Amino acid sequence: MLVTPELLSAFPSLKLLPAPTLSQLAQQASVKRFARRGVVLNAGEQEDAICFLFEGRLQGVDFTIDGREVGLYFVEPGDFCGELGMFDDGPQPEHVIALTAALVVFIPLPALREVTLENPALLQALGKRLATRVRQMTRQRSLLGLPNISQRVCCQLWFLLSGHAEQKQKDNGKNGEIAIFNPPTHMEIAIMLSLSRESVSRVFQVLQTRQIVKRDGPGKLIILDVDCLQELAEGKQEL
Amino acid sequence: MLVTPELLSAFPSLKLLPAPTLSQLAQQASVKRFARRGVVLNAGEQEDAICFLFEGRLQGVDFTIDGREVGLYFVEPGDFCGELGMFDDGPQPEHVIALTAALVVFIPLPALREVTLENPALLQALGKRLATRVRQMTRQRSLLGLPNISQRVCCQLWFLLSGHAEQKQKDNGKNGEIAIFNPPTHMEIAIMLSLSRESVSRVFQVLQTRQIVKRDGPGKLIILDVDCLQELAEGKQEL
DNA sequence: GGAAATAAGTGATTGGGGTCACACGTTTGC
DNA sequence: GCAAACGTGTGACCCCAATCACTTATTTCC
Repeated sequence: MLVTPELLSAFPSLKLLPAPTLSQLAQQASVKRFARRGVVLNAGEQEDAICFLFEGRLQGVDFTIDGREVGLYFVEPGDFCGELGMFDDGPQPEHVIALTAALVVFIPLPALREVTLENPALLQALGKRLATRVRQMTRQRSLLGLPNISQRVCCQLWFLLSGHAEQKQKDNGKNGEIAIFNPPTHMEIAIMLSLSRESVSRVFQVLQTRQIVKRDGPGKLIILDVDCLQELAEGKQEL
Repeated sequence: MLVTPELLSAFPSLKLLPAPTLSQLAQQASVKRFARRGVVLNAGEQEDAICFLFEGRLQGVDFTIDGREVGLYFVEPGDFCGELGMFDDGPQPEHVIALTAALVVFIPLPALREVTLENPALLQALGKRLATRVRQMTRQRSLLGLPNISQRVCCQLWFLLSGHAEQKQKDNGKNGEIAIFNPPTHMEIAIMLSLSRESVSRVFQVLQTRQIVKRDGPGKLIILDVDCLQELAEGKQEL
């Protein structure tokens, strides 16, 4: 499949590049389709491209030494992953897999490196992305220190909510409803928080009977009582 | 206290800058002394300088919402911290405190930003540092997913060992001894791994009676059986 | 130099959450 | 369209690690 400069300019971090540069990049870029559970980037390998996600949803996952899967972060359309290789030549630290069928644009690292020489703004943008990631990881890390299980789960929900502020707002304007779209499954939440699936399920049970959250089909989790969720996340209230 | 360009050139990441630039930076930099437990950087605040550590030892720490301290990483002499502000204008995500009395050089962010315009290599160096940090955090994160406590502790020791490869090598050449210098206290390890101090203490007890590690005063932990430690860390052997 | 703070070792107790074993509904994919 | 896979709900059991409550070094600092 052919990559057009227009396609590339759909990505916020690339939009700031001049048109000729985009054309040049487009020529070297390639598009790849992934099925659900397809492996986009392999941990431990020195990947040679940055992946820009056009369609679908990706997740960075790690595997513990004993083989259990640990979810790390999500990649939404317009976002990218595999940017670590731009700064050092180390291997990709984690796997990136497709949670749904996905369309990914691969831009080779050497091409991008060349571009950054004349467009330091791009380097700055990539750095900013890394900085954001460090912040996210720090937050996520502090989550794991929480001694209380329900608080961990509520905190995670809270993060998911603030992480997708745009979506929330969009829907908020429609009918005043605050929701998490495509929420992780209980299993996914469990591995993100180093818990068992059952524990997550039990917490959700309480949250639902207490009318704090409500499932609306598989792709939508409505937050009925945002304030309460926040207080639970902050430990001001016990479940 | 006055900052000389020579002082700045003691830092690997600044050494690559031309002498006039160093002089310019030196004029705007300041030196500050911290007592043990002194706060070098505050979480949540938009710090306006990068801290280069000249002497002593710092630690990045976070506090869980319930007030417990969580150790994140260490800063050794020659290294720096607070570099996140160079890429975005967000707040410092974690506190940085002095583990021992420390001497820190503060270089204001605006001054550094100016320098990066003419020396993209510096930006690249900062980015590389961020990338390294993401890798570290990913590793540390995967640690927390381990279901077995002893494995967690052994894995952490293993990381500490590979993280200070230079020191290890140096001493290795002297008398074939492999050791961790200035090892974290049991309490510090506990908070890094979300464990209780007592559990860490008990694991250490077993490691010592099994002649796998050995304390040599407060500032040195000798690893007697590196292979065994590695196998324990990788879960190939149970404690 | 001596008091206070910090670090570390250890047993007893206990309860939270992992594990196992199911049931049940809902997608997914031949 | 139907089987297989997946996501979820729930009870019973039970073990591991947190907690508590001490003691004993070892440092730190007036």
